[in-house]
Amino acid sequence: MPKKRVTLAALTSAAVLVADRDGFEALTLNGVAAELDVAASTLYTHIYGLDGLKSLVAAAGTRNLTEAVRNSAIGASGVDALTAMAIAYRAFALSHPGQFASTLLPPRSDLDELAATNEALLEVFVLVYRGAGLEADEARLAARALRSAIHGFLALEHTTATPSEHDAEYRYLLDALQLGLLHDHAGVAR
Amino acid sequence: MPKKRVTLAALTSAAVLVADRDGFEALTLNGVAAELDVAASTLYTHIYGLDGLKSLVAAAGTRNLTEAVRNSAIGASGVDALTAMAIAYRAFALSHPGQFASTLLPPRSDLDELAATNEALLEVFVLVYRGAGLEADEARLAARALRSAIHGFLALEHTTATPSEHDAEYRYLLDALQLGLLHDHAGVAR
DNA sequence: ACCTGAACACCGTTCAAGT
DNA sequence: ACCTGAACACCGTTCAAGT
Repeated sequence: MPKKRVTLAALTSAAVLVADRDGFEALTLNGVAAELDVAASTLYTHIYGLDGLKSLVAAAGTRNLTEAVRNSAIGASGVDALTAMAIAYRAFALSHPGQFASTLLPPRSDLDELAATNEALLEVFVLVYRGAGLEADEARLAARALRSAIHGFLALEHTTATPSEHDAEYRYLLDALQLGLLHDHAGVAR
Repeated sequence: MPKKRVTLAALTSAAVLVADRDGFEALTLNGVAAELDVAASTLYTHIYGLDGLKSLVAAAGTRNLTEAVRNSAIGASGVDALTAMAIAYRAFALSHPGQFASTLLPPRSDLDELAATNEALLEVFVLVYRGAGLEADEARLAARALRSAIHGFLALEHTTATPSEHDAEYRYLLDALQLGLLHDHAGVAR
């Protein structure tokens, strides 16, 4: 290798690797630079500092999560699809802790890319609700509600170190939400 | 003041102040030491490094959150109590962002204090569900489900910078959860 | 027992210099 | 255009020294 060449793709995958391996809070410019065998200052040619690196991981992580969730729902619809998506969501969070943690980023300035990827994830849920008969507004509310619940459960699971009865608790939450008022939502008192 | 004296209480309140003012990720030993007008190395006499400082804030934050939630439910029961608690939970998160962020800490070694404060928060929800007629196991499941949903919504709200229709979305989530299968949970298909 | 100051390793960031 | 190395400010942590 006569020359050291850093591509954005290589930078992204190296950053994702470090985040999943060492934890998102341990994601560092020097660490990623070492992974690429490059000086840390080189990264400034491609990204805007540490914040840029974190946003890069957040965008890639959200994209990967979206893909996993979307694929899990192929060939299913309604409650079955939503259950499969919730399970895939959790599996992704458990196997890619760094990428999952990057999802909880505090509000950044470059919300363009990040907001778009987040919207894409939500859209997967919206599509299922729409396919089940909910109109646009309610499908969106249901999608956000389910996403919030899933995310909150996984965030707390990620924090507490007691993975004992979490399967049953996750099922209970999803059942309690009735997967977002999908069926019989007209009969719910509210 | 002839002598500089650092108490654990002063250290805690200074750390909480910095976390809420500058953000939890900006919480720093040097920053807190400066707030106390003390050398940074002094803090090692009282706490175990930066991790200890973060755990301190997390424990204090969870305690404060628990107190706010508990107080909001005084004089109410059932759905009314749970709604008031959910609203108080959100109000605390919005007005004390640093303490709320400390709640999502990754698993630490000193889980004793932190796990106890988390348990105390959950207990408030459990008590309401028990008072509404649910038996111990189900009250605990319902409490965890509601806590997860609330937490997830607030975490996502804290991330996204669009506080437009969040009130309606929060209500929708709580309604969809039916506040944890409190009423008519026997009729839910699952 | 508590606090200090110096020291060290590490980090993010900038920038003149190389190719 | 991309990469480097030195430089700077800042941080967490340790420790001998002071009181």
